[in-house]
Amino acid sequence: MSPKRIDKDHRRRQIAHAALDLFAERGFESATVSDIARAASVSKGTIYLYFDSKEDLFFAAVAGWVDGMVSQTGDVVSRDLEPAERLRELVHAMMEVFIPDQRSVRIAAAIFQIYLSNPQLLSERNVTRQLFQGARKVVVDVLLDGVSRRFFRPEIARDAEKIAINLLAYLDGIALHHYMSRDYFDLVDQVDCYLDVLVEHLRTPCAKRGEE
Amino acid sequence: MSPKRIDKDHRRRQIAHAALDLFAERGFESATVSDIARAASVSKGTIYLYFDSKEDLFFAAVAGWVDGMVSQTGDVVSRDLEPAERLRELVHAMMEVFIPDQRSVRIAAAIFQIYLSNPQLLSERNVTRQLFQGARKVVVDVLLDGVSRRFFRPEIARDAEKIAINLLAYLDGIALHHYMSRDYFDLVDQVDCYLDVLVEHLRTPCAKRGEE
Amino acid sequence: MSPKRIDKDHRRRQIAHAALDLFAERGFESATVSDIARAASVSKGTIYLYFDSKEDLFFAAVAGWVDGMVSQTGDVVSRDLEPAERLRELVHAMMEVFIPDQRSVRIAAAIFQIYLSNPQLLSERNVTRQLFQGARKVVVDVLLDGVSRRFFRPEIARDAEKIAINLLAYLDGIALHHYMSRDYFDLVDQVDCYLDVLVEHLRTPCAKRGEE
Amino acid sequence: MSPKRIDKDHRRRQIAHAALDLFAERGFESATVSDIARAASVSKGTIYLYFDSKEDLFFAAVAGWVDGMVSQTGDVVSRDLEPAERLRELVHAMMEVFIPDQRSVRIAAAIFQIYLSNPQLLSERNVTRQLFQGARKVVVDVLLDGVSRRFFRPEIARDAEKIAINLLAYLDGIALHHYMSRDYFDLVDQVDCYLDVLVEHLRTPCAKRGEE
DNA sequence: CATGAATGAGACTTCATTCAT
DNA sequence: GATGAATGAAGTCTCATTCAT
Repeated sequence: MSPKRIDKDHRRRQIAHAALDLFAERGFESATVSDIARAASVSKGTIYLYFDSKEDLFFAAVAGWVDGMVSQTGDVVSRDLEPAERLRELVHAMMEVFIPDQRSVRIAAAIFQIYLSNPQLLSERNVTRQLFQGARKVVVDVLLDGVSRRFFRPEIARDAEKIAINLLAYLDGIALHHYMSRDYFDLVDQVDCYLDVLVEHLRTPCAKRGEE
Repeated sequence: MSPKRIDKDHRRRQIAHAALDLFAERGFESATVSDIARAASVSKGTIYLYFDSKEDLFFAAVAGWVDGMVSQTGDVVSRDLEPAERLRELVHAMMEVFIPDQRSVRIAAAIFQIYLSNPQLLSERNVTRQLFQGARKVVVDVLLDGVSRRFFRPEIARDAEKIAINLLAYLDGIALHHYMSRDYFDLVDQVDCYLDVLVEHLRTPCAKRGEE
Repeated sequence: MSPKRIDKDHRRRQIAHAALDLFAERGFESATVSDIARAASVSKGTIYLYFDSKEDLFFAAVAGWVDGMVSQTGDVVSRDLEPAERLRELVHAMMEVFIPDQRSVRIAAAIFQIYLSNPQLLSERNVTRQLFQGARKVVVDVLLDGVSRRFFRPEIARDAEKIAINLLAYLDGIALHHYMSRDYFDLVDQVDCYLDVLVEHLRTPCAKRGEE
Repeated sequence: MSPKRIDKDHRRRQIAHAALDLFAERGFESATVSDIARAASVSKGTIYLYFDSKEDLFFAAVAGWVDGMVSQTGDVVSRDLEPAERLRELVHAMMEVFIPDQRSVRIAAAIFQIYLSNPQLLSERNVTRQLFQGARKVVVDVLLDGVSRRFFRPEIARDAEKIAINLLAYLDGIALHHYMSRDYFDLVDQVDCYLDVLVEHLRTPCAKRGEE
């Protein structure tokens, strides 16, 4: 009457979660289904009960990670700080998500890798779009908030999208460089330097000029 | 330096060159030694006469690419322009190297990929260090030149290294984002936006005018 | 004979029936238990409640088919036609059973296939014997009837069994060839040609000769 | 100067030959590539050096077999016998090819099997067509020869193709039945019976004598 | 030096069968 | 009795690497 019943979604997520670890650690090709099965404490066959292919599993794993990232970063901004401070907070929050164990950089690399050998997946299954858009929106919100509260120059409103894209691209870039040359520079210092330059640009310094 | 040696070196480079194309196109794991042999018009066995392993071949290929990049970008800056303009020129030159066919982004991804599955290679055979250092030096030179010619604020001298690192990280980041979301933004627009912010920071702005 | 037993038998037959379709369509090895379960609207586990193994299920399915065939062909002969006509009718009836969708040929192939990889099954579970014997008997009956009604030569009685075997072998052979070279010849034409030759042999034509 | 050079065709044939044995013994699906490799005394990988896939290997093996069959049967007819005797000789020669170890029947079954699970192969790679056509031509030749030498009735010329098809279909059918019910009848007896009927039909019977 | 045939470990995937519920 | 999740053996195929010629 009550046959073995299982929350398939839950199991899917559980396997995908274990898979993500291995994909992050070794990349898409080098992480084997056997390893993933072992890590998830299921048999190889079970994996194919929940996913069509290794590729499918990969994208499920990454999608789960993206969801987590989006929900994690979304919260940080709801503070009552000065806009520039909010921006700093946001970026630091993002860094904290990005840095530990370089997991995120590695996942990004794995994503890159699979797109590299299968370019058509870029259009078919683009998992990063959501992540990019989510993050972009958060940044743009902070910028516009700063403008509307007159802490930032009004022209910023026009360029908010561009600035957000650049900020996010920079963060990925610096994380990547840091991964590659760990010992060469201090990540936080670098990011602060970037933020200094950016905030200087955002602020209404020539407000004074305007007063002249 | 005997002709034999030259020949041998030449052959090594020739194979490495052909290999780079395939690594860039498909990534490290997906590019097969057979394909590379075919592309280089040699037999599979010959490859192992010149390289210890596929990995060895990969690093040789990338090293060749790095050399090319360094020598290419070195020339661009020898102009008599205003420092800000030199910076722009330099960055645009770098972009031109980076954009066509996303080759460089792809190579970067392949490098990343191999480090991912073999992290100890990061310290053993770090090919990017040279590239990063070379590029950094070029940027720092331009910045210091700007300072010494009083176009840039003197404090910049102190931060030149950081600024250079950030600029290069940003360029990689934006190229990567562009690869992933080709249609979403215009690469040149974004880079110009970044440069606008940066140059505004470098220049001796309100301070100067303030003194007037 | 309890209702339980009837139910159980009914369920067995129902599953076997669904299985036959898939075995006919794809052969023994390529038809999967999952597919069969789905087609029979039961769970995979249930199949193993009613059958010991896939093999067991296969033979049950084929046995059901054989039963159907035997009972189908048995009826046709009870007519009051001239013996030669009865033979033609019988053969055409058999063809009609054989032709549609090549189902029977395919089932035969599946049977063949399983015997091929498990030759000992040929003696252990020979499902075709019954079919062959049934069909043979029907043919022999018609032949003997023809002899006793003096339409066929008396010697035919002696060879009736052989002739029947040959007729049935021919029918299988021509169906098989037709399956393989569908477009090359017209099945009915061929069978008629065969029958013409056969009937010519059966009839007492040289009765006239005998008169000489 | 003389790298390991091998007659690729020869090796292909050698592997295909070993494969045929296993396909005949176990059928297409049950014969594994590993088994075939072992039987051919090569490694699994080597097989894929010479064939694109197991399927490809199968068709190569069967094609080789067909070639052998065609060339074998082609010779038998070149005798100076009476046409009816030539026909008997031909059929017996065909039987001899078909009977030993049921190899041919089994191969036929394997062919059937692969077509069953992959019907589109029937049109894409029809290996039997050549065999059928070759055999048909041989039979037709004998028949027409008999007609032109006035041993066979002139009408036979018109039906030669049909008769040939039927004869071949019959042979396959009886071989198949014999495979399934080995002990039930004597193959040669049956075939002789068939030939008796056929020859009686071919010969210029009452007609001739009637004219006398 | 160069070749390319050969290898075999190991990758992904399928599927008959079992068993806790 | 019925379920369907889980298993793991076994399948096909790939590919870096070796070695006789």
